[in-house]
Amino acid sequence: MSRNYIYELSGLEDGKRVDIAGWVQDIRKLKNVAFLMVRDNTGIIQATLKLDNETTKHMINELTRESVIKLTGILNKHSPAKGGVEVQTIDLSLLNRSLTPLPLGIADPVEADFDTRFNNRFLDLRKPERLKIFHVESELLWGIRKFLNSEHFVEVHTPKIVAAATEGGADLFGVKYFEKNAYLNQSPQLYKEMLMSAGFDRVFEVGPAFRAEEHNTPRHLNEFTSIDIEMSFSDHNDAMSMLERSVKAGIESVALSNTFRDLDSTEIEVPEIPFPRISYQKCIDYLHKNGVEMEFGVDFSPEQLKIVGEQFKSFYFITEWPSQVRAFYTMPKENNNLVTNSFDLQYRDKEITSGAQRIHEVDMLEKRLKEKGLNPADFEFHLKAFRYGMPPHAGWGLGLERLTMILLDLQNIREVSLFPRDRTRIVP
RNA sequence: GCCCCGAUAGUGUAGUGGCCUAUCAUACGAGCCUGUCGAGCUCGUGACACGGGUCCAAAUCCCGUUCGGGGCGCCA
Repeated sequence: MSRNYIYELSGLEDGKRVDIAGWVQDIRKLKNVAFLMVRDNTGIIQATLKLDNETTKHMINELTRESVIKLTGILNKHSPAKGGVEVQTIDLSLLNRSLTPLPLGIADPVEADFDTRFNNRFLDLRKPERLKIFHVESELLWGIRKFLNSEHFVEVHTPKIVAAATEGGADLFGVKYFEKNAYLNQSPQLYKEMLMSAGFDRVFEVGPAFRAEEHNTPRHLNEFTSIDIEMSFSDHNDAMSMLERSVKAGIESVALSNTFRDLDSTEIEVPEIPFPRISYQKCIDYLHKNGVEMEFGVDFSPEQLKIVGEQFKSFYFITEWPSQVRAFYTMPKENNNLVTNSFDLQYRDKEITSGAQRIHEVDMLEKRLKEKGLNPADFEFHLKAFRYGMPPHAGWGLGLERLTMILLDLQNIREVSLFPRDRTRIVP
């Protein structure tokens, strides 16, 4: 089926014969002429249709909004239509008729509720502003992938079905695995580290992470996409540098892309690097200075994070987190065991990435496991990799949805998930 | 898991005990209009989440259920 994409029509010459295909977003029927607003994934254009015979009249009466059509016509670049470009229809064929009324309107001025939108997500996604979100996300990821590739990272795929509670902390979803009980992995952390022992030097993975947490917030999903890296012979500073350059590369890729075509393009601001660093302790000091209570050794509340974030206009790192709030594998700071060589990447009050230098000495790792109330025996498959030559290493995990959300200034993470999995939704 | 709030046509809403035979917009259907562009105009179809209770009378008050929203907590 040869066809012209709608966004390219304005670049073609007047009077040219064109074939377009897409959805009929709106139909305006007058006595002798009808106007169809035809949309494909690149844009929308008006097609005119002379109602000068019974066949055409009948066809127009049969047409419904959101039906799929194909039409051949002559490009008119001197049209009184908005944008000055329209197509004079010569031949119209209905490829698939839509039922009426629609469960949610595409062209209607009334916006549907969240629940209605996600119950009819395939329709909701037909709106150009929704489609745009996923184009941006794709472009962002391509930018990061290309950058990591240029830094000699190998893209890997680790198992999502795992045997044991991997890290403590987050709850896992259980699955039946033949005669055994298994779980959906909450992060590729342990596998990435084993690959450091395996000599991969630098790996990254883009994949789903599952968290069986009963949270109900605009910034959590129970299944989200995590971009994870791990790098050998590196510390937390190397990892932070790699992170800020990855984020910049991703955003640059969005800014330079032609993703938007003729859709409304958003102002994408490429951030300056290096991002500012502020230690956990300095954040507490800042809160105290502003009359807000906060004790050492706990995570920030959303309210506290909002205050901390006021100091920065975009991305910044919070470093040196206390070991109480970090995972067992996080490397303690030399000369100060209360804090760790760890960091979070924040955007104002939102956490996007968590990372750290990892412990590479097995004795220390076992000690930390016990301190966290975990049983080293459960981690034997993992600890083994540390006994035969594990290089020092560091890494991070970045929430793709969260980064996209920030870039587009969206208020709910579900907007950035095609089919979000939250506390109650598993369909569609 | 805790607290707060909500559920009315396909969609989004108004309606705080009788004036509800339920408002408005949009969608949908029929028609009018020689070019619309948030088209316009006329007519029409279409709804009180479910179960129980209070009351002469319930969309409206009470209880429960289901579903949803917001905030918090939980959360490498």
